[in-house]
Amino acid sequence: MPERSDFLRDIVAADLATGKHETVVTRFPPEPNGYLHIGHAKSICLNFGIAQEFGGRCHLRFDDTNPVKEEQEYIDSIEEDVRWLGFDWGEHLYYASDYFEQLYEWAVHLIKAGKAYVDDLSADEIREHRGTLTEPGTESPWRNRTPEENLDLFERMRAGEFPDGSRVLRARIDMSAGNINFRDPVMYRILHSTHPRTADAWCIYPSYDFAHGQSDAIEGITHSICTLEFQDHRPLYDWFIENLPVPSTPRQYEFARLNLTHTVLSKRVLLKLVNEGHVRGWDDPRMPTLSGLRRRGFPAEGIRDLAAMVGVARADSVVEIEMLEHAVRDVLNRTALRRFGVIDPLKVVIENYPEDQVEHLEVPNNPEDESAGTRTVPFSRELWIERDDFMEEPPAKFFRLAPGREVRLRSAYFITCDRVVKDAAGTVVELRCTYDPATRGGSSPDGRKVKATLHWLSAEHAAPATVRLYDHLFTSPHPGSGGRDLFEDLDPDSETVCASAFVEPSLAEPVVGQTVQFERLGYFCADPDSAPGAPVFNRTVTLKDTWAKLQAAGRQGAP
RNA sequence: UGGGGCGUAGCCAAGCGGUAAGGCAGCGGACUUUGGCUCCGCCAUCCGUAGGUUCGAAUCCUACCGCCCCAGCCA
Repeated sequence: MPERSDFLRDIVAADLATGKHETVVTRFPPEPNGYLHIGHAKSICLNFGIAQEFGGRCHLRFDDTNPVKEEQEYIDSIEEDVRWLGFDWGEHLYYASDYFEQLYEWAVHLIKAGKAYVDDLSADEIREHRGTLTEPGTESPWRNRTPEENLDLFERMRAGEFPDGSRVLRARIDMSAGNINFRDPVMYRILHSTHPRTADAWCIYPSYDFAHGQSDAIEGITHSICTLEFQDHRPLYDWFIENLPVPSTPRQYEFARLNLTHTVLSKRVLLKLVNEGHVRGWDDPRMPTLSGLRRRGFPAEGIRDLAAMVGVARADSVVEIEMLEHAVRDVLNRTALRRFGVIDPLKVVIENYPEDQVEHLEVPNNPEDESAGTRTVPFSRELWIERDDFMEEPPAKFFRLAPGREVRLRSAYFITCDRVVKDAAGTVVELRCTYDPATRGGSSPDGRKVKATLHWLSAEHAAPATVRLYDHLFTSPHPGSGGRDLFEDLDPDSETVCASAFVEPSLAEPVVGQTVQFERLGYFCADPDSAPGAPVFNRTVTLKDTWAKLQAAGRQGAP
């Protein structure tokens, strides 16, 4: 049974209830011409989700009808990403190219019925004959060839007798139709190009319109779900189904694709970002690709949750990126282990702590999940704390460390700042503090309170680390809006590398791909660039930060 | 001026003639050994606009306005 309701699930439920279909069969049909992104995730969750909820099945079908743009690398990555997202197509892995022979026979069928013809016009001439949005097209001089001649020509197209672009096979429908897709759409074009699957077996390839619906029919797809821009193609989809002896009659339904603020979900643009070196690759942690999000540390569950949250409808929409961040934090808060990491270190010396003493203090791994247990973190006389956690002249709402102030070091001791050490330039380089031995573990026997709890690291034991801080790839919520070039909106500071960070000893050799919480900072994922003794972490997302918000508001409100 | 869609809060989105769900964001508060989490409260007299039908309209009708998609031998 469906967990939620939307217009598509309503349709499926009704079709099942009336007996129109015994079982629901959907499909996710990517073209292997790029990596999957979070927009595809919405479609994957929809298609696989509906099949799951109604006890049907969902096929993975590669829509590989254009060898010029398609590559095996993309096929492999797509399979990996769909699996990672948490879905399984079982035995149902298909390729449109599996159906090339059948599609060819159906093309012949239409030629024999006088419903398709070989056109000798050039691409430019075809465009000129197509007319415009408000003016009807004009018929090609080759439109009335006999079936015999068309058959001969089509066979010779297949045999490789003609160069690319010299001829096409077109459906013979209506050059004056308001729907431009009916103005004799191209069914086959000549492409002497090696296909990742069929190699050089073919030099003519079916168009999307001639392949998609029939592929659905062959596989017994009941509900062929696609995005809004294909609405105009539906009558053509139906026309081929009605005019061909196909084994089933699938129906097409459209929904609004996912858009997110501060990002772009267009394979064309993503490919350009990669090719022009604006990012380091398809899996750059700033990319909205599934491989990028994975490398960044986003859990698959969070992405599925987002899909559920935004729902499915037919109105164009742009979802605020904050909703994704919420979904991700929600999952990570429950599941991520807590660790200490200091990104911008400031030295603290505890003057009344014995020179060579080391204590191993017990710290909870996840206060949200007691079963996660505890770990031990070394504590000593010299520590690192976060530079942002100290201010020499604290404003009213700042309640972290300041001269004369007492704060708690998480799971350790209360410390009080006695003295500030500066260098010649006046920069604070060290804090001299004292600790209260009675507060071991982080609470005072006399019940006295502190207003802040800081994370910390024993300087002697801390492991050096590189931390990469990420921000949205685009500064504008709507990149390219107002007539700007998209690329002008790229944030040059979307990645900040902090090479002098420290992490606790347990993270010196982290599990690559695992996302942990650096307490009070955010979630961080160990990157494959990590080397033994030189861990690299990607900031997945910050924790919500009330203090940062107050500061930002203060800056804005200042006179 | 052709064809196809869509307009409910800052952003998503329920609602299907009986008097506006939920989530995100925001605001206020409680709690707190993460300024996190959690919890509580606030946040559309109104559903693109204008008419009409009805005892009753976001839901039905009419007109208008706005936005999106289509003129690849891409998908």
